[in-house]
Amino acid sequence: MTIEKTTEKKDYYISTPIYYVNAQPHIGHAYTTIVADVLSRYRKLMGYETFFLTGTDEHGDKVKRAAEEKGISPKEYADEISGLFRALWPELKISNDYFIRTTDEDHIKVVQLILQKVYDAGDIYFESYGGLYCTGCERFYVERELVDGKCPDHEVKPEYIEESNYFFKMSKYQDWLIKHINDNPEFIRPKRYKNEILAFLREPLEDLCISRPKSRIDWGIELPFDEKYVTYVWFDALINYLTGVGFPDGDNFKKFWPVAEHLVAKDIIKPHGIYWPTMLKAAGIEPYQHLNVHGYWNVNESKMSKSLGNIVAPLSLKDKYGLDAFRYYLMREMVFGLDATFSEEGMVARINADLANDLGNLVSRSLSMATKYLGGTIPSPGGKGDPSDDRLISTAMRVLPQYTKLMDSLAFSKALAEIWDLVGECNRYIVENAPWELAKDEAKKGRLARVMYNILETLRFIGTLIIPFMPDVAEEILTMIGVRADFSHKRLDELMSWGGLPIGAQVMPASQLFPRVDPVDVDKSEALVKDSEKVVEEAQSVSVVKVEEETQTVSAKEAVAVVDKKRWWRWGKKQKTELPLGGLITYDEFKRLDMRLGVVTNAVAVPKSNKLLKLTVNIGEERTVVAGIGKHYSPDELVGKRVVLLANLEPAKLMGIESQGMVLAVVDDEGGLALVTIEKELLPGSRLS
RNA sequence: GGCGGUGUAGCUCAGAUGGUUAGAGCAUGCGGCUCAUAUCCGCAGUGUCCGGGGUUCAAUUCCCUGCACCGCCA
Repeated sequence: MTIEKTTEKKDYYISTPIYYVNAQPHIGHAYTTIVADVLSRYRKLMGYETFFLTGTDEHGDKVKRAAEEKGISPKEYADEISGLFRALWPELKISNDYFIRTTDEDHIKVVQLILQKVYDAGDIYFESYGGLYCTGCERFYVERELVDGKCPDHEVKPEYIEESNYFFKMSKYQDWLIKHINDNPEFIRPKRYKNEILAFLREPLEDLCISRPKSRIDWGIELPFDEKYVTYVWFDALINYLTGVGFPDGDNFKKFWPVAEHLVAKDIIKPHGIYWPTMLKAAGIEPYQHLNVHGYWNVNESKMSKSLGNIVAPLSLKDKYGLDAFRYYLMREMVFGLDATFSEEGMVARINADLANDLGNLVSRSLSMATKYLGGTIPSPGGKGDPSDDRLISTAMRVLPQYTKLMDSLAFSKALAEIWDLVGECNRYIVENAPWELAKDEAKKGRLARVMYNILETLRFIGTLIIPFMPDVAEEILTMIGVRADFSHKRLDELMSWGGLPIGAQVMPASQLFPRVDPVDVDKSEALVKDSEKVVEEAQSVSVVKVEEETQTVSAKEAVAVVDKKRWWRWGKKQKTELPLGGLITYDEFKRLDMRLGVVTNAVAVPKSNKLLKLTVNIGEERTVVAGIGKHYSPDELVGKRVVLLANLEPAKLMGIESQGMVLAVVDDEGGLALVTIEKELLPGSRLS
C-alpha cells in the first residue's frame, strides 16, 4: 500500500501568534514556533505550497514605558526585542516565510482599512462610561473587587473618571459564531478547546472595547475615524494574520487565506476563537479554517540540571544537546493539546533511549556492516526473501498511512512513536538475520545482500519521515546512505515506495549521530522534587524578602501587577518562572539577591543521603542550610568556614529538613566543587554587593 | 467567586461510545547476541485507573459530591 498520490495542487497557511516584545523568547514561544515549522515542513513534504507566518506585536503602553525607562523611543525598544525573536528563529531552524511586525507601515494601513470598513458597516460605536480607575493598574475596577474601597494591588483609592471609547459590536455575531463552530466541528481543535469556547458562548457576549484615548496611551495605531484615539490590542494584533499574507489584494492572500490555520497556546483561545472570527465576519472576510490549540509546558526546574541552584534555562538546552534533539524532545514529549512537563532529565532520557540507542545506534551498526561486508556499496538485493523481510517491509508500508493520518491530526507524538516502531522493527530484523553470520559463509552472499539492502532501505524511509522534525539529522542520514538527491523538494509519495534506494551508490562510514549523554545528576528524593518546584516558582515572583524574622513579603501579585493583563500573548506564569536567556540584567535585579557572609557553626551529614550535609550558618542569626556538598567536604572541615549564603531564597525541605538558604559554590566540568569563601574576617551577616 | 480542564504502574504519560488478563516508553531484574554509541533482541513483573456516594447485570470509564493542581474570567 502506498500513500495517496496528490494530484491536485494544495496550499497550506500556518501562523504562530505574534509575540509581545515585553519578554524575551522562552520555551513557550519556541514550542509554538517549532510546531508551526514542523507542520510547514510536513506539508511541503506532502507536496503542498506553504506559507508560514510569525512575528512580533509591538504596540501598547507596556512597551512605551519600558522604552522610557531605557531612555529610548518605543520603536527603538521594539526593534531591539523583536530582533531577539528574529535572531532566535534561524537558530531553531524555523522556516518562516515572513516575519511581521505590528509597527510595519503596511500593517498600520491594513488595520485602519479594516477598522474603517467595520465602522462604516455600523459595527463600531462610541460610548461614554464612568468608573473607578486605578492609575497603577491602568484599569477600571467595580465596587466589589475593591478591598476597603482600595485597589487590592496598590492599596490606594481608585478615582472616579469618565471616559469615552469605541466598541465593536461583537454580541451581534454571537449566534452566527455558535452556528459556525457547530457546523465546522474542526474549526477549533482539539475538541476540549472547542467545548471551552462553546461553554463560554452560552453566556451573552459583551461588546469589545477597541480603543484608548491618546491622552492615556499613544503608542498605537490611530483610529481612521477619530484622531484622538488609538486602537487597543485586538484589531491591532489579530489583523497581523491578514497583513502578513498580503491582504487586501496580494497574490498570497488570495492563495493562502482560504486555507489559513492558526496555532496558539491555550491561554489565548478566547481572542482567537471568539473575537477574531467575529471581527472577520464583520469585515466581510471568511473566517480561518482551523484554530489549533496546544497546552503548556510546565517547567520542572527541580529536574533541570542544577548544581546548588544554578538552573539551566530550557532554551539553552538546544545548545547543550543539539537542536534536532531539542526539537525531537518537544514534539515527542507533548501530546498536542495537553500540558506536558519539561525537564532536562526527561530530555536526556529521550536522547539516550530514542535517539542514541535506538536510532543513532541503528544507523551506526547498519553503516558499519555495509562498510565491512559490502565495501560500502549498496547491493542489488539478491538471495531469497523470507518472512522476516515481509514483516519489515509491511511494517514500513503500514507506518506510512499512519504517519500521514497522525500528522494531519496534529498527533506528533504518536507519529514519532510510529516511526520508532519501524526503528524497532529494523533492529529486530538485524538480530533475526544476523548479517555477521551471513558474512562468514560465502554461500550466503546473496542473502546478505538482500538483508543489507532491506536495512538501508528502511533507513531511507526513516530518514525521510523525520524530515519535518529533525531536518538536519534527516539530511545526514539520507546523505550517509547515498541518497544525494535534493530530497527537500521531493514529495513523500514519490519518495516512499519500497525499493527506491539507489543500487551501487556508496554509503559513508559509520559515525555517531547522537552521542550518549551522561544522565543528569538529579536527586530523586521526592520531597526535594516537590518542594523545590514551588520554591523556584515563588522565589521568582517574590520581589523582596528580608532576612529578619519580621519578613516583609511583597506578594507575587504586586510584583507582576505592572504586566498588562490584556496582552494575550503573555505566557501566563511561565514568564515568571522562566529565566532569561542569559542576556544582561539590571542592577535592580541583582539587588534582589540577598547574599550574606555566614560562618559555619555546625555541620552534620544527613542520614540516608550520600551527599547532603546539614549546616548551621551564622549570619547574625542562625540559619539551617542543607547543602549537597557531602562528596567534597567532610562536616569537620566546614566548621568555622566563612561562606556566602543566599539568604532570601524561599525555604525548601530536603530529606525532611527545612533549608533556609543556599550556600554558594563553584562546580567545574570535571565534577570538582569548591565553596565560595570570604578571604578576610568580616562581621557575619554583612551583605555582599 | 464564576467557567473549563487535569488527577491512571517508581518516573513521564497514552487509553477505554461502561463489559474478558488496563497500556507505552523510561527506570528495575533475569537471559541471549556481538555488527553497533556498554548499544540491540527476548522474558518478567508491579497498579484501591484521586477520595466518597449514585445509576447499572456490570464503572476506573456515565452522574453527583469532596480534595489537589492548572488555565480563563471577574
